[in-house]
Amino acid sequence: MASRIPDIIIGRLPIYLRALQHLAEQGVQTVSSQELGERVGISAAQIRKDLSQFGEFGKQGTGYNIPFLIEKLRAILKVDRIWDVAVVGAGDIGHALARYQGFFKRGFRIIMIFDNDPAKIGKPIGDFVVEDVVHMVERIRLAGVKVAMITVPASAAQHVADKLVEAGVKAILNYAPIHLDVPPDVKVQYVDPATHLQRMTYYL
Amino acid sequence: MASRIPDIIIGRLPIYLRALQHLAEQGVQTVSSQELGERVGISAAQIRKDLSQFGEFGKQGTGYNIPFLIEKLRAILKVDRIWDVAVVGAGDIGHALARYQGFFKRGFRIIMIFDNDPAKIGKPIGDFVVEDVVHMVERIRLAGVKVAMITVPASAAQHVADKLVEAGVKAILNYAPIHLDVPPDVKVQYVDPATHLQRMTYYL
DNA sequence: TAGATTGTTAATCGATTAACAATC
DNA sequence: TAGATTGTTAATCGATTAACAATC
Repeated sequence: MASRIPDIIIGRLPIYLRALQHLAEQGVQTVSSQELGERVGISAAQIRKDLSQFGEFGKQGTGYNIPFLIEKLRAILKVDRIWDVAVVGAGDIGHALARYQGFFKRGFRIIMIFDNDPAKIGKPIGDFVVEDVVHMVERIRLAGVKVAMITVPASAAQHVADKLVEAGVKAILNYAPIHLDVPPDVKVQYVDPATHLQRMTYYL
Repeated sequence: MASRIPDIIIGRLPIYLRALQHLAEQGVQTVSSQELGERVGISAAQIRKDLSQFGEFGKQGTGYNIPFLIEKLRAILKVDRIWDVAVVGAGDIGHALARYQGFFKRGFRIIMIFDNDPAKIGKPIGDFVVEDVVHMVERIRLAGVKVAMITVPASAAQHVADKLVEAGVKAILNYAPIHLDVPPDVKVQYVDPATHLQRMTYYL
């Protein structure tokens, strides 16, 4: 069964999960692959194939029980727990992330935010106080934080990534517009609005 | 040649472009597919294959002339011009986007920002004043804006998207954690930090 | 010329879709 | 039982890689 799951399938699971949680909040109990597919823009066959990699979660004739499938997907994605997250960079984006209320129910909790600007260090953002980045490696390692977000300028991002790796971080959400070079056991996801926009202008 | 280019190739071009512009800023004149590949985490063969869809941009023995390739990619992606962009939602993320200085050199310029909150309407953000969303469709249509970013809560995002489509927008960068249903000629890109993070926790 | 690197072909690999027996 | 929908197989489709002749 779950021998070696392609990354492209893993990438779709959070999308299914998000749609399922949305349905659950509306009190819907059951969904077919057809209905779910229409809601996320993915074919019903693909959804069934993806889910079948991990078990038999549906029932012929009725579809998928939503609370049950949510539970399964949360376990598969390891978000049936809360991950502590560190934010590096207390600019506008770091600010927005630190104040965002939507993480907790999706499995994450920001617990620290760092910057190197003396004008920002010590200032409150959301429920935190901005900490000096010189203490970052020590703080992250001691707290056992495995997940971090980089919101520093591109020129500093690789250096920050190196420090995060040194501190034991294994998953990085990178908002700096630059590719990060990290060891193979460290995952990186990229968010860059200009890159996303440029992907669409081709079709205009 | 450029008959029907797969979307997955179009998606890599902005990554190449970003790395090339970075190299150009450092004064580098030439790059091989090998070197570029190492910088973006993509195989050299793939880069050559991707670029060859659009023309012969390289030179055997030396590689690619960076300014020349930048020019070509900007033309292909249609970012050899400046696209006006509308932001809908003047919360933390809309705020961060409106103040971000990095768009212009990548082909974009935010020119308006909307909200429905009377407490926000009329207030300045960056170089703009927040406008009432009731004037959005008219303003966007008159200005001929084709590109927009949605930073409203999930509950309002589909309604906003419908209005943007009505106003003639063809490319939407959606920060709301929900799938948008739009006509086939409208492109959507999704940015949702929790979804991106959940894509990585599987491997932890 | 010798060395390097492209553009492209063919082979491989992987992902998606269609279809349907199984079964709720 | 009749209708609906899953899980899975086989077929199709598409993307990536390896390799090398062409050529700067």
